[in-house]
Amino acid sequence: MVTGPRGLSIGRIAAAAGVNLETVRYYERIGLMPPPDRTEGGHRAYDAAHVRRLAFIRHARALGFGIEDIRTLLALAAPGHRSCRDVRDIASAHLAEVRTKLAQLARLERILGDTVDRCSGAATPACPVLDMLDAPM
Amino acid sequence: MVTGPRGLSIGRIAAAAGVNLETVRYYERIGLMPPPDRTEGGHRAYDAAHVRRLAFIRHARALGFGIEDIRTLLALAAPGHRSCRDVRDIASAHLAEVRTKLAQLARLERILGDTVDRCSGAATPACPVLDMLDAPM
DNA sequence: CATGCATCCCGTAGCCACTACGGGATCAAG
DNA sequence: CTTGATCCCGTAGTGGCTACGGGATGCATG
Repeated sequence: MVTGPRGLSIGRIAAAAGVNLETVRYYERIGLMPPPDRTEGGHRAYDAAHVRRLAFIRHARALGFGIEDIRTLLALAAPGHRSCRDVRDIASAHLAEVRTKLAQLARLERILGDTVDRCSGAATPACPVLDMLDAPM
Repeated sequence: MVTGPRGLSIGRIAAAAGVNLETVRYYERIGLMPPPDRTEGGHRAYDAAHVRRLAFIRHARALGFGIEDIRTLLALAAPGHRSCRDVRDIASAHLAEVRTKLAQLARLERILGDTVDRCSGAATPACPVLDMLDAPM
């Protein structure tokens, strides 16, 4: 099994995963990405496993999982440790948080939307938005 | 017009507005709250205007406005400068952001909810959540 | 008046997940 | 061999607070 070319640069895997180059370095610093090999000159040289791991992280972040959750998910995703039950526990806890935020944001949108609708847009002092901010809620 | 008692302590106005004491100090540090009078011993002594201003800020934060927006809103709420048009511009810009976040969060909830539903909860290696995180999205 | 305890003082550092900066080294193409 | 893109590293900044700690004050008792 030949490894092929010497490995991908940090810029390449960052672009491949759709994340910032500095984010990859950050993930390495916090131990989320394992340190890759280096070229003679000290540049990082990644392999396919790194690319997969970074994609996993990126997907999990896109779903709103926090770094610590992702750390756990990565451990649970390792061969031999896969347990759907544990994964589901993390995912449903996160889902519950998402639903809470969603409800809060929807409430906020409703109040804000209603108030802005009542705004005349005139250059007058009277303003429903300011009235609401002044009044107790 | 007598000012009455010497003024409220930071702890009292914080409790009155439902914010942390340290948050009030923070607002003063960043220039959102004006520095109040002090007692001989150096403790802050607030008046009714401070209380109203803090309540305004608290309401605006509850609606998700950022600090800089609130700074502007406070200026626009000052007597003589009240302009419903300017206020509405800020509020509707914020509303647009809220709606964007709401849509993103709703999408996230849908994907996450669907995937978790397909989870058996069994102690098996096969897991829809991990499958999704591994696969390109 | 003394005591004790709650409250407040201030500066600093930490939280999350990045992002930005800057001066120098390295890489790869021509 | 030159050039221009990329990468190196450490550090600091973002938003909006929150926490900490050691000392000073305020106020209500005894």
